[in-house]
Amino acid sequence: MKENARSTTRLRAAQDEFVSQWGAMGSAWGINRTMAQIHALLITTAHPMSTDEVMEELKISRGNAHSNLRDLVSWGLVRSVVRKGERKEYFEAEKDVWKMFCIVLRERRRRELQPAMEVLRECLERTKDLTGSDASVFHKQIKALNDFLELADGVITRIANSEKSRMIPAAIKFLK
Amino acid sequence: MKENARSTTRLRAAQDEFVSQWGAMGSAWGINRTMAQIHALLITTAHPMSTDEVMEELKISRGNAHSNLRDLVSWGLVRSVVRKGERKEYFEAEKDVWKMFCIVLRERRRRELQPAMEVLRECLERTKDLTGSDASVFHKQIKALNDFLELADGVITRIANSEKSRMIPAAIKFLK
DNA sequence: CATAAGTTTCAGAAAAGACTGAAAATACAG
DNA sequence: CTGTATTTTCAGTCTTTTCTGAAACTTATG
Repeated sequence: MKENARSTTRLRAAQDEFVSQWGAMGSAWGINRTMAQIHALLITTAHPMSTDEVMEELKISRGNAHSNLRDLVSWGLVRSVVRKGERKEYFEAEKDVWKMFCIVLRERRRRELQPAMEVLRECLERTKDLTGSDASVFHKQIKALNDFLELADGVITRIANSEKSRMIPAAIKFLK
Repeated sequence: MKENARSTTRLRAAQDEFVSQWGAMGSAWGINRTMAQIHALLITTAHPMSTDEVMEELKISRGNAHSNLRDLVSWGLVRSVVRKGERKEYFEAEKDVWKMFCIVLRERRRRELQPAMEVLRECLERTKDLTGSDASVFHKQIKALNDFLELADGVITRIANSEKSRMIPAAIKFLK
């Protein structure tokens, strides 16, 4: 039993470290710390967790746990499951790293890339018939950004809808 | 003259719109609003601008303009130029969209991906000889994340160091 | 030097963002 | 229905980030 107990402690410590560091990382990515921590917790825990377990584990309030869990669900990174015979909701994360990656790609495309492209299109439209060298510089630059983002958008969309079994080998080949 | 004046006004309006929307976008990307706005301003302005011009254009304080310009320079997205015979420093942005993209890719890799990978390596190390099913789930998941990020890191590095003339056609081909 | 032009720093103010906790709403079981 | 378990909301508070403005510093010029 002593061996097992030590193991459990060491595992806890490693997971705590992971959760906390991953949370800190979240900030750098424009993702809120708690959301990243909950995600880290869920992808590395063997069983689905209830809101109360998450609150307990991360020492956060119910409201905080609740709203970040909802956000994770709305991203599609976490789904809620109900154990039969129980009223409580449990949450489990998508654990497949490739799927996680595709979800994040699709969501960021939708939330960030698309609005940016919308802005560019509008600016293009508003300046397309202006004359003068300043206008030309502006228009050319916006056009270049727009063309690039359209290409990038296509590539991202393609990747985000690919099978892992096709893209991973392609990536490996690309590196050779 | 009337036609020209109207043109100038319309250009200003479009640029203001672009600067302001691009700034808002910055937030979504974890980049501070002012930094994104200054960047937007500089990539769409024909001539290099002084700190005072930036302050005036965006209605921000000297300290704010100064520190965000410095940050842009440290990212490599903006460089300072000195007109001969003048003491004032002027700033001009890298305008080539592919180069901008590569700079951002390299910087984000260095600032965000590398630290994340460091965390994963440490967690792997700390749990590699633990037994038990919880430990195994944890270790497997961290390993999967680590393998994926190593691959992604390789791909990103490769792309960020490629010539535009090679990658753009490759991207176009990928879409067909 | 002394002065002026320009840059940098930084303490405190303001704004934005995240969190709490408790009350309200909802869902279910008997 | 009634009571209980659970989820949701949100006003107020706390934290973090960003911004201001003025003083300190640096560098060029006569």
